[in-house]
Amino acid sequence: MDVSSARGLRERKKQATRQALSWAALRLAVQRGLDNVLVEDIAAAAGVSPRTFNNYFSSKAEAIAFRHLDRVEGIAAALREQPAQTPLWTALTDAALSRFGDADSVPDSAWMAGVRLVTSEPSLVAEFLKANARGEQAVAMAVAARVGVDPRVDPYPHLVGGALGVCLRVAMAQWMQPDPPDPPASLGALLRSAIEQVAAGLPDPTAR
Amino acid sequence: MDVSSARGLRERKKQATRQALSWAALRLAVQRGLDNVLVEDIAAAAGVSPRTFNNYFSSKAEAIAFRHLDRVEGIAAALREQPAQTPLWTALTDAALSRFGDADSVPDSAWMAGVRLVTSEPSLVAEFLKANARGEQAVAMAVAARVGVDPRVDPYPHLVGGALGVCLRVAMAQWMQPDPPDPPASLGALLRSAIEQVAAGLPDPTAR
DNA sequence: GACCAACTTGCGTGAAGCGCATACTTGCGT
DNA sequence: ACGCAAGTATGCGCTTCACGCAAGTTGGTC
Repeated sequence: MDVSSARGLRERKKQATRQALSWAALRLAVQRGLDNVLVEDIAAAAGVSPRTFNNYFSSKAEAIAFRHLDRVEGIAAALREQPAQTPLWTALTDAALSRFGDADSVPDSAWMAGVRLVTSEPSLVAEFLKANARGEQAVAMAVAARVGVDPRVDPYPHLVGGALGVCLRVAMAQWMQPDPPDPPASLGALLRSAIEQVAAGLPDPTAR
Repeated sequence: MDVSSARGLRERKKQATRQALSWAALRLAVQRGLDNVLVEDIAAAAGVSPRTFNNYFSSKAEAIAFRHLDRVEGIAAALREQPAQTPLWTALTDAALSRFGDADSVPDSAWMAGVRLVTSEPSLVAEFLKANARGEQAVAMAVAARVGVDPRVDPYPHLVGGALGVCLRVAMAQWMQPDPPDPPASLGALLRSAIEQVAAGLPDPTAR
């Protein structure tokens, strides 16, 4: 049997509902603006009762930010699948790009609209950062396993996870800056460059 | 006249109210637990009407997280006061330690109780991260000014600011981990060490 | 000292968040 | 196959929030 994601119908249904709710929340919020969307609407769009919404998420913002959480946790999963002999930072880069780099299933403009929404509404910003932090945590655990270090004792894995989270945030911010260069850079390229700089210790450009 | 913080009685009163509200929010939440504190209570403790509370903060969590924001923005201010010829990462370390390093005006145990509160309640975590991010932004601007780079074009300042934010978060987490070493490390030492590692590019310890 | 802008306050409203009790599904043992 | 126990979904009701609006009040300026 498959251990990966399906331990019974129960679990699968739960995941499906969770996904349906967060997708509905995101879609509606992008369409109408966050505070023209009621929890009631989201629940209706996902085919569950309003009360059930709160069994899954404790706020609209959390539901929307879950989309990001999902992606970002994918980085940690991808990292665990990297060959063990690959250098850490190469593995991290590949893992990150596998989830945030290449042309996605979601059309780029829709994805960007979502990111723009999340970075504009203050309550969404907070939840976005929380999701990002949880992703960093997941990456930290994967790093700890990979380099064989106890994350409760040695902060190294958390620093790496956090650093990656920063790269992601900065790359995304640059990606959708109001005044893009021509041609606009791809998120993947921005992300790769950010990781490279961090892995180089962010040397003062003045001192070069 | 003093340009620093006082541009008229009005402004000073506003700052005082803001501080009073956030301090009251923190104190009450630590004492009773977050959801045993009503906005009404906080407002009363600060001597303003409940309605006024929401003129300053849009939630209890934001009011509490403002304490952290205040400190973290101090780092950026401290950075701007560092001598120009100091190497960037030295200046950053000194600036950070000036606000988070040494024995504080606040007794350590109280400060730690506050941090513990903020990291335990989910809604506070989100607001804490938002505050931290705003601090990173402020640091980024200071870095941009220092190294003479346009932060809208070059992501370097944001990466540095973000990296510092990560150091802070990780150091704080380690500082109040449930299973502290004996003797417990000081926040300053943990922070310094984290910054050193990041400035060294977080090399894989396995490959050493 | 008089005017204007900024700030505070009270009131009212719509919605959120969640505890609790109840009905329904799913998984498992027999 | 059957039925029981655990896990979920739902409905209801209550408290608290967040904020728009329209006075009243205070600080700054000429």
